[in-house]
Amino acid sequence: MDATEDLSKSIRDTGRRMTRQRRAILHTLESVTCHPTAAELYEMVRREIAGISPGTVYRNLNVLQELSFVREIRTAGEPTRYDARVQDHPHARCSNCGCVVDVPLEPDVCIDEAADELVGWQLTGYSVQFDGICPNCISKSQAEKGDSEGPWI
Amino acid sequence: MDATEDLSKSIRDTGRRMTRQRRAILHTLESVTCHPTAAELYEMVRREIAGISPGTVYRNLNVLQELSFVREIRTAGEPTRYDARVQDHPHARCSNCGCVVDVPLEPDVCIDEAADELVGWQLTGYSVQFDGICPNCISKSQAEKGDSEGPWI
DNA sequence: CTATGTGCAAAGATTTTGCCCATAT
DNA sequence: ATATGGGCAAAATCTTTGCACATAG
Repeated sequence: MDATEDLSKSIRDTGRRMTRQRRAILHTLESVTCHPTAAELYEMVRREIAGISPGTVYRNLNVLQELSFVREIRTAGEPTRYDARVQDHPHARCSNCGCVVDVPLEPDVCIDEAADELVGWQLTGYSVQFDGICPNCISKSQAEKGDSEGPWI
Repeated sequence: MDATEDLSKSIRDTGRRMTRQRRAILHTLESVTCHPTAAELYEMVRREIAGISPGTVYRNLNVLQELSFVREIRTAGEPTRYDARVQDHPHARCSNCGCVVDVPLEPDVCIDEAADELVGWQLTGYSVQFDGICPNCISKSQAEKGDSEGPWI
């Protein structure tokens, strides 16, 4: 109850209100390690608040992003994904199944170097994304080898 | 004419054909340092081929991306942008005007470190994006200070 | 000649928004 | 009490796709 109270207060401090919907969206996003899309998050939250509408999820994700309670992850050819870990950290995305995982690494070195190159800019953050095939898809593709199926090109 | 011939051959080697539209799209993208959206690219190419359709631009960008002739840049809250420089390199994006510029830096150091963390993955590339305010927008906002206008929050 | 590509327009997918009612503060 | 937020549905935005015709190889 303490963490919940703290969160409500943080939200209230920004001049916004902590509603049941907003809390559920935030809690749900914080409770998963995958990085769901708005539609996926809507499906999850719907199990808690049956009547919630997709518009509310989208609206809240945008608000929560502006307030830096969540962060967007944009990947090629897929809807935006969301992350409740707002600190800059790299992601790895599987180009086969589209899953996104956190990479436990702070690439400070190159960031500092880049900052030197970007003279005149006021840098606020960065995002690093690795592309590749996840272990799961690698083993699947080995099991299926010979099959003419799947989005392999 | 040589470069054009080489390009056509590269395309033909992949089993696709080099059409007037495809060439114009590729040339246009290669000739600009900004990173246009599909819609912006459509407007540019339209000055050369009046009757080209947006669908053709989208279709070609997808094909050219699969063939690794172009690369996507996905940024929060904006349509996908395209880059004819396919080699991995960082971008910086202005969160005020949305412009995207190249950063002349190869962050190899942190990439190697990250590869060690991603055991079991088959990494194919990475993308690094810095977020901030570009010099242009900084000077504009200083000139306008006091005005209650613009997307500043 | 024929597989690939184009134009067009319709459809799809994702996200935003206006309106009116509900509710947190 | 009242400003902020939610539900709903329409709309806006971005992108893909089916079809008939055109064209590169």
